[in-house]
Amino acid sequence: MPGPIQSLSRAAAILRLLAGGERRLGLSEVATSLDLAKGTAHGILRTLQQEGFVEQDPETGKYQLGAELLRLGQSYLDVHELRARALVWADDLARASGETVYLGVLHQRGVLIVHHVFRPDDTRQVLEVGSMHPLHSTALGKVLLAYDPVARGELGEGPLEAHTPRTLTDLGDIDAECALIRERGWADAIEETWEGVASIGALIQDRRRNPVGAVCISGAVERVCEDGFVRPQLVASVRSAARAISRDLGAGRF
Amino acid sequence: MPGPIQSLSRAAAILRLLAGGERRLGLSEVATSLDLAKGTAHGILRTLQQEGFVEQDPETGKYQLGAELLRLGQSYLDVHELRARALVWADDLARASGETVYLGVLHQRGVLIVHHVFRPDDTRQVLEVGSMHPLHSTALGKVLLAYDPVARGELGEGPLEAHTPRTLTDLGDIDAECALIRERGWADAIEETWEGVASIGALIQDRRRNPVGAVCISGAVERVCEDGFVRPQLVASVRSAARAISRDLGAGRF
DNA sequence: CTACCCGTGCGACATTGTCGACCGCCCTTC
DNA sequence: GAAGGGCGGTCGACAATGTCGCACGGGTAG
Repeated sequence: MPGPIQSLSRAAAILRLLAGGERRLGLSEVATSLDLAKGTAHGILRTLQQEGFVEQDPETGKYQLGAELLRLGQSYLDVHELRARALVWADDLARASGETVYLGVLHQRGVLIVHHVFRPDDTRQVLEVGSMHPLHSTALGKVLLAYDPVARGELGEGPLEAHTPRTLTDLGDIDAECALIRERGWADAIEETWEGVASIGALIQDRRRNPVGAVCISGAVERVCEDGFVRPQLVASVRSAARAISRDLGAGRF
Repeated sequence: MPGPIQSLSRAAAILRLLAGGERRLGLSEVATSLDLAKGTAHGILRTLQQEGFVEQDPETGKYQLGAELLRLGQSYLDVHELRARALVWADDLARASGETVYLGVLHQRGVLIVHHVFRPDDTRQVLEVGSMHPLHSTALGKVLLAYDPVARGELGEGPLEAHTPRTLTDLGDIDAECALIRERGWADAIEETWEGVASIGALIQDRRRNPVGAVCISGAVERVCEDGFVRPQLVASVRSAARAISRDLGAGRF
């Protein structure tokens, strides 16, 4: 594989840097953070700015992400085949289970939420489309981990954060859990990321049986669980939805 | 202004091209569309791919936008100051008016929706955050047009599309409408973009009185209007929300 | 079976991005 | 009020870098 284009990689690094820091960053901060000459960083930022990927506060001169990214992110969703086919099934699943439904795909070292159906007749919720969830402590993540060797491999590269006392942080435990998930065909995560929240997830695969994403329901542990285990009826609903989406992906195509 | 970075501009053009076409595009299509050598386009696409901005269908080899764009777009929303401060006011406005609320900012030659509150107790709706609305035929757009000379200037560069019979397509008419909007402090658009839909919008400005965005309500013309005019009480609600957000922007700061 | 088209790798060339020093500004500090 | 430091922005020389055209291999369609 021939070398990547230097200026592009650097521009991507700048965008990620701006996305990471909560506040706006100045030119010098960007340059020193990435070990770039100020002039170089400025050239890249100027180009990113006039393309709309970056905006500059006219008063302070500091930089932040630009609106074009939002527009392109929306376009990504528009052409996302998995998401398009899953929309109706996700709605059905939310209605049948009475819980929040997430649809996620593997991205970098986490799960990127590409669709989110609010829990029916619930209080106000924030849309989480576009945000990342951890791999090792959510039902979505563990499903993908169990079926995607690449994701499992990359998991060993960094330490695992313990979000709650129930989070699995030992790689051996996770491998055992993944084996169980593959055996029974679904994953759960009970208070492993957020206290009081349990989720049930199942795999979505394309017509070649490749894992392409996962669907889950997530809700208060009192509703989702019973005697310490997730309710079988909810598991059946999630698996049925995952199968339906997989079938849908396999069938139609232009 | 020294020249922009060529490879970056080309990469941005490729991303926009991929965002525009509904379907996935092949390497050759990209190269010919942008008058690039195949090798050049391939190098850029390969870099964009390993940065996550572009994904490649492993079967057909065709390219589409990547998940990283969705993540960065979400990050854009997270740091968006106007949006953050407007969230609660938008909720209030939706509750008070009973209609859908949009929050938009100027972007390129349209209005980019950065926040969207569903109409209370309504049927299923699709979230429009990240999508673009026209400048000359929506309340949001006309407000921004009336107060932003740059936007007005760029409007004259291209033809104006008539979405309905009521769309204003003559620049003179639009200037007159803008003068009226400035005079009374709010804008409306009654079936100018979609049949049966009317909207009322007002300007949001920062502490320097610069226009930074607009807020509007949008709903069925039968509810929003009365005897062919928008209902004064709704106008008052929208203007009040816009003032509140503007005040909020002017006051606090980190 | 052949002919075409596509995505991909390679290497020479010179265009292009990079680097470091310099400028002017604003805010702080003495 | 003057001096200092930090900021964003600019400029020009150098060579590293991206670009280009071509050739390869696999897939598909006719």
